[in-house]
Amino acid sequence: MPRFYLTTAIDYANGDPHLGHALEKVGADAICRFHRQLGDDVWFLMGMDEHGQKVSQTAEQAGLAPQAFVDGVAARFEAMWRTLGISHNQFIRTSHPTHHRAVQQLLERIFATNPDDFYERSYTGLYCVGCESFKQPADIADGRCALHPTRTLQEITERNWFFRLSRYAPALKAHFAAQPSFLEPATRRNEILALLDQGLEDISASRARFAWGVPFPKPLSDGEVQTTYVWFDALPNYWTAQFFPGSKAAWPATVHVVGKDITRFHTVIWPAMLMAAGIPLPERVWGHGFVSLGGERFSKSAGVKLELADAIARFGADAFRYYLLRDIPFDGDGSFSWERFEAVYTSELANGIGNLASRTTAMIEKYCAGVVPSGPRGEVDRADLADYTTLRAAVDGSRGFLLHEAVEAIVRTVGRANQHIQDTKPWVLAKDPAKRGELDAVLATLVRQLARQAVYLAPVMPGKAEALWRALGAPGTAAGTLLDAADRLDATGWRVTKGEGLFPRPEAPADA
RNA sequence: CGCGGGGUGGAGCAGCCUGGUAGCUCGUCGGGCUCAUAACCCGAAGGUCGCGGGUUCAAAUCCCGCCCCCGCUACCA
Repeated sequence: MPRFYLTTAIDYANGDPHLGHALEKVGADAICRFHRQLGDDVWFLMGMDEHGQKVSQTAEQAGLAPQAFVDGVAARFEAMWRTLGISHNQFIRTSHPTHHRAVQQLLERIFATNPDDFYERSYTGLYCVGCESFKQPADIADGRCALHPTRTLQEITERNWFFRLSRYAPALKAHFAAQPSFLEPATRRNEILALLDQGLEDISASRARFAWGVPFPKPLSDGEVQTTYVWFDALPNYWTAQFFPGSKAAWPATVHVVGKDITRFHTVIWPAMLMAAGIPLPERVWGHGFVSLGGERFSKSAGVKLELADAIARFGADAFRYYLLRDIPFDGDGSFSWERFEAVYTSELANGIGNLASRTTAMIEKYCAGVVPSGPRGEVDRADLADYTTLRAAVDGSRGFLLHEAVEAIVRTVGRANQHIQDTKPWVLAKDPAKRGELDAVLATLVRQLARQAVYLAPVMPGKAEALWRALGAPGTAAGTLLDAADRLDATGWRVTKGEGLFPRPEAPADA
């Protein structure tokens, strides 16, 4: 059973979950669900990045201790992921003592394996508390941080542990050359290759400014114990996860799913850390795109935002998942709009698969007393299988993770089913007893099509897929049916139930 | 400044690498059907493919220049 260990970025515990988080988690969830149905041994890790000065400041403003504050944030994230039906196996939090110990173990391993990779260095720079980082001249406008113009930059001299990242540029380049799939899609890879060509600078690995974090395991030469710099604390979560009781996270990870803004951390700093520690690298990193809101850049500060709860409330979590996966290419950028959401829901879910299920089950109830007749496989089945072959290639990693193409393949089979009904006119066949065999063949084919759609949609819309599966009277569960088995299934004898519509049409032109 | 992505009928996209009748979905209009969630099927209208120049028998597609939008530039997915 192939091992499939997928991680998403851990989310910074400084705000509540938003549309961007949801896109990544829903996408990662669909990938994991597809791989479970491909028969892989899946471990799906998500979590929270809970340290850093910004978190402790926000906690203070809220009148809470940092731990109490992040407990609350984490609870809200987890509740959102439950609402969205995310099927993660483990939820890691960097404030947990197990993570602390494992991070220190990783750092000590670097000291042991490559003692020269950490060194002390004094650094003077303009520090932005908003960014929690020293700013370069290019980032400074009118003497203030370009991102946080309301805050005052502070000139600070610090002595820190530094990591000799610069040393790893050649090894990283070699790895990219040897493993083209290490970073996909290709546009992301090209960006990083350009970065590597510019050369790398060493980065600080510890900080003196705050205590809310993991103590750096080795004091400076003057005895000061500093706090591990956020990236040396956050990135290792993918590796430290395996040390939690009950975890089956088997390093190395099969794929890190991350946003395009942090691919550089995952494909430069993180692999360099692992090389320094003598630990195998993750197999691949997938840098998905961003979602904007009605064409405008998604931004907390600019007030361009979407309440996830509103989007979910519109048509339910499954339809929201479907829309995100269908309409926003997982290898590039896309935008959310209520108009598109409405349009996609109405045409593809209500008028598409919902209506197809409705008319099919209605005919079987009417013409076959609700019991699916037997019928041979035919051209329609073959054409469907070609679409499902395309679908698998879009999700098995061979071409990356192109979830929008996967959903599109399913949509084609819905169109084919409606076309088949139109071509064969079962309501005409039903009037002629001599055409009984033809009628049975058509209806059996339609149920096979719907059953396959349920199985292949299970990773996208886990709830609705099971509802459809039940309406068909199929055995077991859609999610529990392997994709291979779906391709072969025979629905003869299933007892269908028409029931309520799967995706009711919106009543009024909705405004959210 | 640098790097990257993009500008194709009303909307959203594909095509561009490997030049040769401009394609898909939604929307609009007309028709058909009645199993179905006023759903489904067929047909039609609608585009100087950002602008200018070049190469070529032929350019959305290749080359040069320009305009506009977006992202990254090292702790916002």
